[in-house]
Amino acid sequence: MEKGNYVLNSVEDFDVGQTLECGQCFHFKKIDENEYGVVAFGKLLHIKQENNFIIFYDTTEEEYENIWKNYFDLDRNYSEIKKYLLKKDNKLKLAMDTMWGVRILNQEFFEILISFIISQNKQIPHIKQIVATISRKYGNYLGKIGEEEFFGFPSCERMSDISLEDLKECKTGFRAPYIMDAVSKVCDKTIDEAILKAANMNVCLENLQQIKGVGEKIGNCVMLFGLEKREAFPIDVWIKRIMEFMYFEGEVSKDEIAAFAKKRFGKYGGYAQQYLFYYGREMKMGK
DNA sequence: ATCCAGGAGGGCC
DNA sequence: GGCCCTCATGGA
Repeated sequence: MEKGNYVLNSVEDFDVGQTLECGQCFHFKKIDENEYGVVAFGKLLHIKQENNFIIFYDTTEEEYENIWKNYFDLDRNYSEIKKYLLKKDNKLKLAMDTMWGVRILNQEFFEILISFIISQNKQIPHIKQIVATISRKYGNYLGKIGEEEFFGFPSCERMSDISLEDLKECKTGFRAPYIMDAVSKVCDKTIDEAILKAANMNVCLENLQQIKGVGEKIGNCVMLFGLEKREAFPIDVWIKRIMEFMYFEGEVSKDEIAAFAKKRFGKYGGYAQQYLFYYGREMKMGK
């Protein structure tokens, strides 16, 4: 049965390529210019942007409404967010104007948790590769675009019977025991998505840090990308360099940067972080 | 080749 | 608390 395409036009503040390539997501494959295969919520999406048109291939309106609209955060008014941030800090203008089409995806908690545990001390292409390997070996086959096959990220239950050795074969290295710990704590509800979502930032971070391999940075990434806590401000090596370059003279501690960001960017820290991270990384700022 | 990557744990003081 | 070393793997 043919499903047909679902097409949006004139969505403001949204660029598919920027949104996927800005470093928040590791589970997609570029097909062509502004054309991607994206995996989330057990589905494969073939999406393409042409100027103002966004084409969701083989997608029903129902699937769009139930999954992709929220996944791409399309219900949110980004012009209001931008206005708020610019009022707080005009220094963000260049990064924001350049990376104008970034939206913060609402990704799945468990996949984000595991993906960012993997991310530690790794470069983005390699993180994507490991996520793809784990999905290919343990996730469900979802279909292909051209010759490229796509697989869903395995559930926590599925991952609970993967051995340490098998995880290491996915090139996770010293992170393998961390992943095992995360899987067991999510499976036995020591870590519970609903409770974390409802909790405030401090409690949430404290809970996440019970997991081995989750510290302040990864905890903040999980809160921002997987728990819809948009005030979270993850500080990695890039953001540290970028913030030092833009707002300080020379090196400062991460604690100092965190306090500064909280005061300066407030409830929308996560958006500011994402514009700065993507722009600064593209510009190789401070390197 | 040496250094570094969307860091964090552990030992030491 | 802070400082230093280590962890596995690949790319520059």
